Amino acid sequence: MFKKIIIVEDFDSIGLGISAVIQNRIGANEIVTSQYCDDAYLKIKRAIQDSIPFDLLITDLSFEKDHREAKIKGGKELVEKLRQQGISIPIVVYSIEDRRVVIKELLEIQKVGAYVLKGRNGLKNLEQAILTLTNGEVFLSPELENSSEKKELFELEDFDISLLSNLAKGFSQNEISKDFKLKGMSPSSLSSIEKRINRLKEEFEAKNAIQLVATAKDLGLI
Amino acid sequence: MFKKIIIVEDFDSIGLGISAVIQNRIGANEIVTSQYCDDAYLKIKRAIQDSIPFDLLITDLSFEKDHREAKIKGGKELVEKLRQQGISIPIVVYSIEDRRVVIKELLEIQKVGAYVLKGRNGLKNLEQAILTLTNGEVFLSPELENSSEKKELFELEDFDISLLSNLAKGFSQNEISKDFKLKGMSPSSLSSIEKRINRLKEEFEAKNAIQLVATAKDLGLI
DNA sequence: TTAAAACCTACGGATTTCCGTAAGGTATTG
DNA sequence: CAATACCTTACGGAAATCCGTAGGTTTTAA
Repeated sequence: MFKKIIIVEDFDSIGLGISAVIQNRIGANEIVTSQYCDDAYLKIKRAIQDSIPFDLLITDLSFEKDHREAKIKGGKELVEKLRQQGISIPIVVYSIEDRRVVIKELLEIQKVGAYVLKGRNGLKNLEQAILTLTNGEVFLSPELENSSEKKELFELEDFDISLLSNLAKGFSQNEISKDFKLKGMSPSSLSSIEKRINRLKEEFEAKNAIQLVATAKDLGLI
Repeated sequence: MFKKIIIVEDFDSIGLGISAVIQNRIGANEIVTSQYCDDAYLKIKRAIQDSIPFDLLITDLSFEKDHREAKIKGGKELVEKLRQQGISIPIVVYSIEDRRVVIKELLEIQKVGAYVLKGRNGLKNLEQAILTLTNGEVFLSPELENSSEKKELFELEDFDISLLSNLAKGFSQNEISKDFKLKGMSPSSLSSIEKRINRLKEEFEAKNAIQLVATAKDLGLI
């Protein structure tokens, strides 16, 4: 049973909802919440140093930017940083992110114990996830379990998202290429940028980059 | 003071968070929650018929689709339907939607009493919104208050909107020109199309047509 | 281990967009 | 009426895109 739990979630409404469920249904006796990944990281490290470590981390993936400058920008980075430091705390990811690539990496490489999709029954699944985790088993949201093959037709990588948002910001393909080169990303050549945009255009049946970005907006991808 | 409140929100985590705040801070003595707009609509109608109407409606805007077929697909439709029926219940919209056009319509046409943006301090703002509403005043999330309304000053003609949506549909400037010529619209020359796009680009500070269409989408113009 | 597939990169030509200039037409105003 | 402003259209060169080809490298699979 998990006694000491830390929750990392930027939206206060969701954080409060999670807290309530944990308190009423799981029976932890110490719940700490944090709206910033940086804070959460420090708290986790500190707790280990003080020999009163957390038993469980529940974290969101995406965090809104605000006035505070953030070193750790999202839940994925937080998890990666913890694992790099050899911290093997059990982790539940609670996010709206449904792309298999992302989820797969978290489960298989970062050894996250549970992946719960936010949604109508997100909290029910979260509760189930924690119980499953108590038995040392891995939990995956039911929405993801069954339809694993259908949706896998086409999934956007972070690269594609980055590409699309750069386009939406008005950068030319050349500028994007140079920017990617600066950041050491791969691929970064103008030709590859073109190719990738082309692939996306085919995928979304867009005649040109304008329509592509427009449909990406419609689908909420960017 | 609002005594009987209905909350419409698809995500259980957020719904629970709202409930908790209402219960602890507002002191309503009857809170009903609903994860579907259709259900909420029926409950509101029924309560009126039974002469025990709700004092306040708190609703999200976007709702995820699931197996249930939904007649009312989102909070905006729900509000519209209620107002059409002459139901003047005070309404708080609690949503992540930050497009001015949408918000403006809800406030000015549908006479929604408060618009609260989900976010880090969403619940704090929600609480404040309800208190403000109690005094009969209108509440708008602080993130929305200050930021520039410059972009809204500029009134777009139907021509511009048509132009923008044609661009978003993937038509080239040449195609648009020919199409306008066919429809007998004026202006229709390629040169004029270019000029107009240029003006729009300046107006919206867009570097190219892609960014232009992207911001038009953001603003909800198309 | 090797062959095939997939991927990144480069290049060139056709097309489209971008941007400045300019001519003609119409409405406004003094 | 003339001067002016504004709008529509046309044109041309520069820049960016679209699209096909092709060579080299990495990954995958037999």
